[in-house]
Amino acid sequence: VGRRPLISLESIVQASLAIADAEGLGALTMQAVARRLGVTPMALYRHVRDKAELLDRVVEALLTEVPLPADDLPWDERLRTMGRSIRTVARRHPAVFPLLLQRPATTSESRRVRDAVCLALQEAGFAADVARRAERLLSTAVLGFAVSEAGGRFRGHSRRTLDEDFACLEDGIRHLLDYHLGTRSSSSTRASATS
Amino acid sequence: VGRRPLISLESIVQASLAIADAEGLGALTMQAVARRLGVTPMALYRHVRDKAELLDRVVEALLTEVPLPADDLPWDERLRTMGRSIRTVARRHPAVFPLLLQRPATTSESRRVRDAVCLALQEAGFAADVARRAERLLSTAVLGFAVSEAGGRFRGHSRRTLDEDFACLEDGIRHLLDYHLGTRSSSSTRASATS
DNA sequence: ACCTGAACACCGTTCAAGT
DNA sequence: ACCTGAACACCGTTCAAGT
Repeated sequence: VGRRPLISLESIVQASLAIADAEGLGALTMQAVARRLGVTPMALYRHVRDKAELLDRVVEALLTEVPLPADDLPWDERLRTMGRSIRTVARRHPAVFPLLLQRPATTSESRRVRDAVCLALQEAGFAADVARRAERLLSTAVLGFAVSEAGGRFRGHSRRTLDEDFACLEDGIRHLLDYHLGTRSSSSTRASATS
Repeated sequence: VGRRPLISLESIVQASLAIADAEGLGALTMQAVARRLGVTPMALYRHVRDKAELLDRVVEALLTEVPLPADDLPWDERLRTMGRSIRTVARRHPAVFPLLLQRPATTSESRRVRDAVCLALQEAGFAADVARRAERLLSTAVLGFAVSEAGGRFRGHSRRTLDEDFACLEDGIRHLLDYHLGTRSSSSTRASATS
C-alpha cells in the first residue's frame, strides 16, 4: 500500500528501444527488458498489457523523435525537413523502424506528423482531401525508402549512392507537387542529379 | 540407406506460406510447419538450416509469384503490369510480404524482377546506371505502398480509395519518367485523377 | 499499488539413435 | 539419407502471494 514504482511505462519503452538498437528485434524480449531494468519479467505486466502493446509503444516512441519544423518556414522546406528527419530516425533505430509501415497510421503520434504534412500541403494550395491523398503517397515513398535503407535492402550500396537516391526522391516529389499545383515557377526545382 | 524423402524444401516452403497466410506470421513456427506436413519438427532441419533460412525461402517464393510480362509489350505497359502484380501478391500474402522490404535485394528471384524493370527502363531510353537508380526508387514506392496496404497501415480506407491512391502513384511515376526522358508526347499520360 | 516466485505451454535447436 | 525421441535453454503469460 503506497509503494513507489521502480519502473514506469516510459522506462520500459526506453529500455526496449535501447535493446533493439543494440542487439536487434529478436533480442527484444520481456526478460531482456526486465533484466535491464533490474526487475522480474512479470513486473512489466503491471505497466503494459502484453508484448504487442509494448511494441506499439516502442514504435510510437520512434515518431516522437521526429521534430516538427517551425511554423514560419515555407511549406516546401517544412516537407523536406520532415522527410529528412524521418530518414534520420530510421538510421538511428534500424531494427524497430520497419514496423512503422505495418501498423495502422491512426495513433496520436503518427497523426501529429501526418497533420503537419497535410497542413503544409494545404498551404501549398491543395484541397484538404487531395492533401490527404498526397500525404499518403508521399509518406509511403519516404517511409519505404527509410525502411529499405535501415532494414538492409540496399546493403551493398554506398552511403553516397543512397544520399543521391534520396535527393532524387526529394526532387521527384517536388516536381510532382509543382506539376499538380500548375506552378510555372520551377526556380527552386533542382536539375535532375542523375548518375 | 536409401529412404525416400517424406518432405522436401518445396513442400516446407509451401506449408509455411499457407500457415502464414491463414494464421499470421506469429503462427509460422517450426512445429506448426512440421505438424502440417505430418512430421516431427526436427525433420525440417535436414532441409533447412534454421528458421531464418526458412523465412528467406518463403520471401523468395513471394517473388516467384510475380510473373514477367511478355517481351513484345511496350516498356510502359510492362512496368505497369509488374507494379500491379506486386500489389496483387502483397494482397495474397499480407503477413509475409512486409519482410520483402527488409531483406537485401540480392537474391536470384529479386534480381529476376529487378532486371526486367531495368531492361524496360533502358528500352525507354535511360542509361544503365540511371535505370538502376530509377528502379530502386520506383520499386521502393511500389513495395512501400503494397506493404502499407497489406500490413494494415491504410486500414480504415476503402478499397476504392486505395485503388485510386495506387492509380495516382502510377500516374506520378509515369509523369516523372516522361519528364526525365524529355518526352513531349504526353498523350498516354492520364489526367490527374485527384479526389 | 507494485513487485515476486512458481508454474505452464510453447518455442528453436542439438544430439545421439533408429531404419 | 532421412527421420525420430529425448533433452535444453528460452520465450510469453497466469496466478496467487508477499509488502
